[in-house]
Amino acid sequence: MSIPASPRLPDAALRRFSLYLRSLGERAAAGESTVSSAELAAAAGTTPATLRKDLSLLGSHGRRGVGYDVSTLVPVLESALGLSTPWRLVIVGAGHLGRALAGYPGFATRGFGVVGLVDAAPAVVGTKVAGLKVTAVEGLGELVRDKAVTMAVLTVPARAAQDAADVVVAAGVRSILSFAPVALRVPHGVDVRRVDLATELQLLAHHAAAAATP
Amino acid sequence: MSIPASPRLPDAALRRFSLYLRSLGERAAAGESTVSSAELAAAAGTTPATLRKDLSLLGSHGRRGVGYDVSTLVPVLESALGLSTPWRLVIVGAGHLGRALAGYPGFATRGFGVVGLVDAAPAVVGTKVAGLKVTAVEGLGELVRDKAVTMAVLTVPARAAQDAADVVVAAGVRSILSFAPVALRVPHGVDVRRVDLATELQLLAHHAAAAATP
DNA sequence: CCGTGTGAATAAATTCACAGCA
DNA sequence: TGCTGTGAATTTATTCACACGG
Repeated sequence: MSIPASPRLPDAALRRFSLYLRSLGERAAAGESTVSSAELAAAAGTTPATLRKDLSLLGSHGRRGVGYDVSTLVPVLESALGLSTPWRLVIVGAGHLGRALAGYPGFATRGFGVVGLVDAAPAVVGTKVAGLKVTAVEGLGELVRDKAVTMAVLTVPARAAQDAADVVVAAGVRSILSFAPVALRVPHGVDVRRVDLATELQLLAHHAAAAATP
Repeated sequence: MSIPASPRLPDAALRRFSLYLRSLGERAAAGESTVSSAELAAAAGTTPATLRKDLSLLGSHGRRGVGYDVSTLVPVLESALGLSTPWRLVIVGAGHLGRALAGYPGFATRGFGVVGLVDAAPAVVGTKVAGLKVTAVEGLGELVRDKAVTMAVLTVPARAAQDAADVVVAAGVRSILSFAPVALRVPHGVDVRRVDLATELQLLAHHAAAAATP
């Protein structure tokens, strides 16, 4: 089998796919042609059983007694992660974080091109960051249309996040990655993913505190 | 009951605690004294049932027929998140992302103070970023000791992440937040949390692609 | 034989429904 | 009467163990 149909892939598995894919890229560059579940699992910090279960969600792509073929597996994972087509994203909020992400190599090397940087502050509009001219919020709709933007990254303060979300949704964007520590209200069909850096630190703090008082 | 003992709190619940806490802060500032599970759940983008289940993990802190007392709940959540004591963190990697995080207000306002910024490149060492002088990697151990560093944030390239982790672990840090898209090998007792920005985009890509082909 | 593929078992998280207290 | 607290049920994810094919 090799038709993925449209099964529900668990988010946890998709997260691991991303790591598998990265490790496979390194192996391909090193000239390795096959890899076993134990090797790939070790590279991804998982168990062989979990890895095999993950990959079996996409069909049978390994060879028993041998392992997985690197060049076969890569496109399967890319397809599962929706990377068959390139994605163009706009960053809303040209503060420190927004500027850093505009030049973040990890985006471009994985198929996500930053094609626009938007900010509300007149003082920032027009300046150049990472080769991109900062656009005013008013020009967002035009930008989305002209550059065929498919994703938005919100790096605005919490109080401005809902407004920013409303604007990008109105412009036709249906996938949003938000760094604001608030829940966003969006219409059905719009996918919001939240990354809260302070929350991650708080999780570490909790674990550290729990470990200290057993 | 109000003794949290040391129950295993699910990570998913802890993530929501962070949002509850933020919303409670706004309500406290607005002078509200009580809040119902429905109100707080709406602000956090979850359901009342989930919220009540979450809070019940910490004991019974609400009043039936009334709701939760804002000023009572805040310290309970802070304690659960390990925020009773301040945390001092060092950022390893003074690239764009590291510099952005050094000045990120979301850290300081939630009790995480950045006390050091470290980089391996001699050209960067000694320069000032967000009021902090960049330290050489060799000075990390001293920095951790002098400033009582309790957490490290890794914003180095993937190929340098394992080395960076080894260095901070050797310096005595036991909580690490890594932005590198690789699994880190650390000794038992060290807690690593990984935030992979490209992975989050890939999850969005997957959902968008899956929604397009039903 | 070796290593994958997968059903079954286990564990975990979410949701439900209603008892119980102010 | 209103809203919390929580056991039970459901759904979801992980782990195990072993059959199966190259």
